[in-house]
Amino acid sequence: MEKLILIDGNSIIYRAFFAMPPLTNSSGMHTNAVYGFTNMLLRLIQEEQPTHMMVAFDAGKETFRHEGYQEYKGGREKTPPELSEQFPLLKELLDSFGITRFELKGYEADDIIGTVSRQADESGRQVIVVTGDKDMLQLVSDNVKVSLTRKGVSEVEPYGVQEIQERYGLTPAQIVDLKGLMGDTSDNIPGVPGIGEKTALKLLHQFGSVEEVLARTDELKGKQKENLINHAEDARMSKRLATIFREVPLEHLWDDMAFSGLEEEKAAPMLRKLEFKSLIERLSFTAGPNTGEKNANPAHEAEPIHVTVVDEAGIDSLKGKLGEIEVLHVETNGDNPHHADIIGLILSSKDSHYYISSELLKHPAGEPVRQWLADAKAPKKGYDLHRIDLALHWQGIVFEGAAFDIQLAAYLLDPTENNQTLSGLASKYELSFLAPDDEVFGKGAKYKVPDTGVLSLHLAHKAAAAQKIIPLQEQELEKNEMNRLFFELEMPLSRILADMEKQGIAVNREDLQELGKEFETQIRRLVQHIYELAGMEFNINSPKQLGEILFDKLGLPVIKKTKTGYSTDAEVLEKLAPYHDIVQSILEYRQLAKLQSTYVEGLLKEIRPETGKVHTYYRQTIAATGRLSSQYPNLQNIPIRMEEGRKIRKVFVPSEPGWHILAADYSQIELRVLADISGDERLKEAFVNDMDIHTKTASDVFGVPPEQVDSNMRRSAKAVNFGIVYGISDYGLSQNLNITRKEAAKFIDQYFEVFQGVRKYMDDIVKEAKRDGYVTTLLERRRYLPEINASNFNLRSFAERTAMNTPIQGTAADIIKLAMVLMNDVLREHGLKSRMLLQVHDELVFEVPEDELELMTKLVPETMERALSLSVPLKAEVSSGLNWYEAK
DNA sequence: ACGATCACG
DNA sequence: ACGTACGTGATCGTG
Repeated sequence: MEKLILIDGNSIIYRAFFAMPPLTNSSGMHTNAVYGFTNMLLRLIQEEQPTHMMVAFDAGKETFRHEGYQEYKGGREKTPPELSEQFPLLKELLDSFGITRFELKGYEADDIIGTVSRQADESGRQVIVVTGDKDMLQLVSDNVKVSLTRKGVSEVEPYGVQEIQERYGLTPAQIVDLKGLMGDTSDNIPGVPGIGEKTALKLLHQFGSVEEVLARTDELKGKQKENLINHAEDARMSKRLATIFREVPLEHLWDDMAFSGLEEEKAAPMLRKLEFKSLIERLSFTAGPNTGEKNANPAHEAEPIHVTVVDEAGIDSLKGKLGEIEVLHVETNGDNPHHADIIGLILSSKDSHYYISSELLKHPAGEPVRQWLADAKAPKKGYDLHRIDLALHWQGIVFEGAAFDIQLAAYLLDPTENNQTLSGLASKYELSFLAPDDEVFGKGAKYKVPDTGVLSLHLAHKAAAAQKIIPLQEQELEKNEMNRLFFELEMPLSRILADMEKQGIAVNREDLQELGKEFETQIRRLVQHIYELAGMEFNINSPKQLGEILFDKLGLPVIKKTKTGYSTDAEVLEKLAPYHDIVQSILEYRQLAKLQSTYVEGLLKEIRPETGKVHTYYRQTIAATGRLSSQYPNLQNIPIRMEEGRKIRKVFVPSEPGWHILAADYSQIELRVLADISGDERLKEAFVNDMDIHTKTASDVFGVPPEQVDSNMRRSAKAVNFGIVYGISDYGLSQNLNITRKEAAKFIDQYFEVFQGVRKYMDDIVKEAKRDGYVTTLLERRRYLPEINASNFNLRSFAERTAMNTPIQGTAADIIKLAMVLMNDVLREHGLKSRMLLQVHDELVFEVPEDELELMTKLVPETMERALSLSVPLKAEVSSGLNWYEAK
């Protein structure tokens, strides 16, 4: 049977462009949209086996639609150049695939497709139209189906007459009436004000068409009636604009569109030029000489796989095989592992996969599996063992013996990779295709666990991918000299973090609520005051409304603009304070509103009723520098700088009566690290003599004795020191100190005159990054900087600052991680009951029984200071009290 | 879903 | 001439 596929070229390439991450080949051509398009083409060809194909493009700026309505498609953003340059590539690719393409001056792709589909339909042929544009649904008939792209272009959703009826309750012909009423902002089609999709559908269900609605407005009432009467002509015009013209003068012959499959000798060179290596392999074309080595793992579609669904009766036979298990996979749902359900579990040996349902896992019959999970001598390899540990913990299941975490390895191998999922790794290592979880489960509100058959198969595929990924990662870790970083630091730390999180930190709910009431009173007072000064009520939380009040109504000077309008951030408000009393009140309101919503209400929501504690989730694979991050709640940004906010810390208390909170933080750890890695003698000397570093810097830079450094000089020096750590720029420093760029440049110059070793380090590290494409920390943690050689000044400068900052921030992160692992051993060796609870980048927080307080006060800073030996001493300062506020 | 804002190191 | 300090997460309003 003959089958024609018609593709809306413009629509698909746009969607592909925005759905795909940026991608360029080695000569710098952008190729992401073409890549997405090609992927979709290959999928379509394979799944639909078309006999005929055609891709239509828009041609020319003006179409016949502009004759009646100049604003048609007005207000559209210009096509980004990164996309424009891909059109010729796409056309060349289509030619190499032997797929006909067509464009006609004055007509849009829609009209060409409309015409060809009508002709094919009339001769009784099957047609599939592929587009991202819902308007095209009007073309549907018994012979014509329209496939709309979903989630970018990776998948399509076919619509026939029945699907449109189910989704909208309309016939295909009524789609234009829908558009006529609701309009379309992307095409600048006005529609009728106040009518969106919901209302439009209701009206069409009642009246059937735009004309009928307009003829019978007397059956409607209120604003809706008024709008329909006043905008009747808009509605008619919108309908006309949305109607696809199906009589384009085409003399296109059916035979021209014939498609008989890809020819390797034509398609392969083009794919090579684009460097679509995985696609070449997917088509089992040979890679060719210019793409280099043969790949050991050619990409196929998903491999067949067998999974044994273990039931109660099957547990016994599984028992004997537990010793052979190489990999486990535990599927959990949700973002917060402290509140996750177990969806299912896979145990994989060399050649078998066993699926265990979450019910069986918790059932008495599941005991052998639980014992295995709890057996520290049974090594576990898998993806995100930290999350698994936490999820199992809250189900009362013990997890021990973590030996290799794929996610953690992926993070070390490339901490900036944003798709560190198993599916993403399978594609990185060019393994057989692994469906992304979103596709299997759906995401957000649409998340749904499929039935056991589909679920067990998907999870088995994930475990199988894990089995293949692990040896590849082991090789790569070895090659990058990251074995110690991985096995001796990050893996042990992962377990320590899980223990800290399970322990949690107690929060005094009543005190927090009391604090909330105090804030509430002050907020109410401020709101009233602000309304009075403004002369009206408005939403102070809305930067838009606030901007209108300050700049339009009160006429204050505009200091700064954002993309979307006036800027009203604290920096701007500070400058406006002298002009009007309202500004100070707004600043105070902002501060209190933040405390109330984020720290009082937000924290209260995170207290677990059963423990009275908050259990944060430290993420070990997020920050590009090697730092941890903290979520649900974030306990690394609890206020401290302002006294009002600092009070929040009073509600963090010991979880046992008579215990204390003890906190210790590294003093100037980043500058000490800089002193070490730069080898700058002057900076080192400052730390060897334990001087006040900002005063010392000021004294050296301004050439005065330390006694003569005033507070202003010290403040400037402090800002310069920060700037140095961040990868300094004169502009950044000038912003921070509120001075001119020239003055800032002079400061920096003077600084580098004095600290010449630091200057040399900054120059060298940037050179190193340009040469290697990455920078490293003292423990060989690595961060790639692909933009370090970019021609775009902004991208390149950013990469250069990152090259300067990452070894400093990253080495500091290495050090406190070492301290945590060491501290864990020290606590055990001394048989202490004290517990490590929190890490805040350069600070560790513990809860300590009274009788251990004295020892811990010595032990903690000592341990932190000996975590790593540098050419300058590390210094940690300790303090304790009855809550976190007092431990300062 | 995304930008603006602001909390921390 | 270019136009920015480094690294995070939570909340709110808005499209």
